[in-house]
Amino acid sequence: MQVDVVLLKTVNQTDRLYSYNVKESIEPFVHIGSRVLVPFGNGNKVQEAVVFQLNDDYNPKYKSVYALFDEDYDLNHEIVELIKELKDYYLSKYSWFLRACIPTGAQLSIETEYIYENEEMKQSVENNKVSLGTLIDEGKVIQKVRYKKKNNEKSIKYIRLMIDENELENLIDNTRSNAINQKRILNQFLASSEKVIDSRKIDVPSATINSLVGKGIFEIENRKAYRENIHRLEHEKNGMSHFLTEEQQNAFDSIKKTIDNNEHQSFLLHGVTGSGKTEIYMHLAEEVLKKGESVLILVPEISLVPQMAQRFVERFGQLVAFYHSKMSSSEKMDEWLRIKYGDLKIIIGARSAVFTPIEKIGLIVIDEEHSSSYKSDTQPNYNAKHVATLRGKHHRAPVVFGSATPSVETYHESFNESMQYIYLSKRANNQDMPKGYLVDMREELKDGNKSIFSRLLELKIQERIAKNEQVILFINKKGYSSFISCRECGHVMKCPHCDIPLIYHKKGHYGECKVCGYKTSIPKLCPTCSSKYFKYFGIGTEKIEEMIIKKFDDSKVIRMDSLSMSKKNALSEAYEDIKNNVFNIVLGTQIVAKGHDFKNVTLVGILAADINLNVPNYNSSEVTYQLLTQAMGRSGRGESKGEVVIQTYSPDHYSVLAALQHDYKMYIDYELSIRKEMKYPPFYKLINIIISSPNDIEANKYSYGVAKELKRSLNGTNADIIGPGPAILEKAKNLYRYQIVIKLLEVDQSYIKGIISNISKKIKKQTVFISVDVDPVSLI
DNA sequence: AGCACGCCGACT
DNA sequence: GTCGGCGTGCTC
Repeated sequence: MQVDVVLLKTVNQTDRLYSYNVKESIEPFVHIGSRVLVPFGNGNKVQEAVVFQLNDDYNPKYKSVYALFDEDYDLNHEIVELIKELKDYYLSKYSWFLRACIPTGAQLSIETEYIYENEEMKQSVENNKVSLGTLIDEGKVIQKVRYKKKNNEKSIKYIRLMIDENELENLIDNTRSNAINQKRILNQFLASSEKVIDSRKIDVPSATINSLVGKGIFEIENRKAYRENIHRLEHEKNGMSHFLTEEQQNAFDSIKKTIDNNEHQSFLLHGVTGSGKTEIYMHLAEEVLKKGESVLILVPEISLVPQMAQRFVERFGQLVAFYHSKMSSSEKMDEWLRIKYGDLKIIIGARSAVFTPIEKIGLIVIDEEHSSSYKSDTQPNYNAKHVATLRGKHHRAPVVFGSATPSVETYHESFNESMQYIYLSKRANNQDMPKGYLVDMREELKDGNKSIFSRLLELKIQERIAKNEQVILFINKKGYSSFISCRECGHVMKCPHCDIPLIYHKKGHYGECKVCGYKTSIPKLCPTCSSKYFKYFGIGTEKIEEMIIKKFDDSKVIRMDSLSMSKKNALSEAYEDIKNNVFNIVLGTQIVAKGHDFKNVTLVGILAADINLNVPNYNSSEVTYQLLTQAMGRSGRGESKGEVVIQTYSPDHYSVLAALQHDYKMYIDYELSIRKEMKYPPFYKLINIIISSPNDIEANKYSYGVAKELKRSLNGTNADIIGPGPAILEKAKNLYRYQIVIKLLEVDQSYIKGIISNISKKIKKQTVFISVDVDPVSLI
């Protein structure tokens, strides 16, 4: 037999299939998805690989598979096919996807040691006089390979009694009376009817056990065990199921039909904030579990995993798996195995969970589907919504896209058969949508109010504090970041690697680059003009917190941003405190806008609605509309009706107006018309190409070369090629960046992708890098 | 990425 | 004549 494998660690040129012969002895155990070790390259260095194809040939020219690895961590046929498809679609590498599919803990660390006959021989290899490969072939150098998984499974020691009960009684009688420990353990076996006892339930020294093992009375067995998942233990099952409203019931019925019929169908579940989408997911999950199948639920970010999981654990108990990239590698490895073997049937996770080895999927849910975080911004650049749809097709399972503010792409797709549209117009508790007020901040300034709070917002905050109700103040971190600059000469402190302003951190008094993480202390005097008026400028979350405390008596403020919430448990503690009314003002970034259900919040204030509108990206209006709507949805989820105050400098923008009036239709119709006119998604597909180099001139030269060749090859297609030009982020991590954006029609995509991949392969210069992002959500 | 091969200039 | 520097091409 022969196999074609893909190496787990590759570079562009080696990211392809390689054929190996398979020795007869291991043939029966080799299948598609098997993990193998193969000799590779001149020194026959042992490499980790995965089997992608099988055939019956034998070719004496090929090398043989060196070893077969632990089948617990094999991939299956579905995942291998998925990787092939995704590699082609995203113009990416097999190995990027392979490593996304195999938990890191189960990947190997391989050590290769070469033993030379003598020191001279080693010297001559190092000086290139003889080739290492030749010496190995001649048997003059011995290659020693050691490999193991990066993490091991937890194993528990069990002690097995090897004699029967009569023998045991005799043995106890004949044991010396001063051998107390031996008597104790033997009596423990006598008292128990079990032949095998968990070593943790025994309290005699291991020496005692060992001596009895030596006499053949005991045998030791190591059994694999799973680590306790600390997240899972926090919640208890209460089994409560809620009744569905009529709207919810109708939605449930339509989706259930496809579950019953084993059909793949996508659904856009468009429900206003508070319409009870999660309740529908849980009712559907129940149907899937009845069929003995699993449910995959994706949420846009890690902080939302525990929340979603809590509701499912309360309903379904210990069937729920957690999966996201911040879990430890051993936790992920255990969870991965339990998912693979079907011990856990409800998988709740962030983007990366879409690759977990679920054997039978009965339903996939993409919650808050509009979120841009479903698209990975690092390699491999996949979109989890796309991957989920492929898996749903394979398993013939419905895929539900839930959102209060559906993305333009998903909404547009619902014009086709492939995406069924379901609308939930009412909040589950029948509460009205919050009433919105728009404040034009330009008018405030004209009237002499320089504060970041408009007079209306200030008044309404006072009211809530008096009534003991809660307020959420939503700010956009990007707009309020503090620069460090000189008031006299205007010098701004920038990152030396990325050429963007450093952000000031009050705690610790340092400047940080948001792109590369560069940190530096801040000089007392301006480095250009030595002025002492060299200070941070702008308003950070911390600053606003101070202003609130100063302005509002009796305010108890909690600040929620990625910095203050980065500590473990900080987020869940904050939720508890907010629910228990410890605070009356919640000041936060995006974190507060998403999915939370605080019943006592009756006012949401959006300090500056237009920040995202100024971001030079094709979807900035969409992002603004979504953020505003999500933030507004936090208001009035309890008994009393909620209110919202939106402060803005662009009171006429359609995103702001539509959000204020809860009018998705108005927003989406306008957005679609603009997208069509501008040749943007969903009407055109985008491919973003970044050419970068530490040498500005080289990066520039190559970008023109690539663009020229693209224009020549794509002449006659409908594709538009924009650029090259300096990327919006001109310099990052010491690389100068140039950008080419291609707008193309879906029908042309495979042809055009072929051309791009050929062109990018032609760049062989070591110092010029090309990165290709298919379906980018951001062109920045 | 490594590693080997090969072509060319510098040096005993 | 040979040592070593780096450019090129291949890895089943």
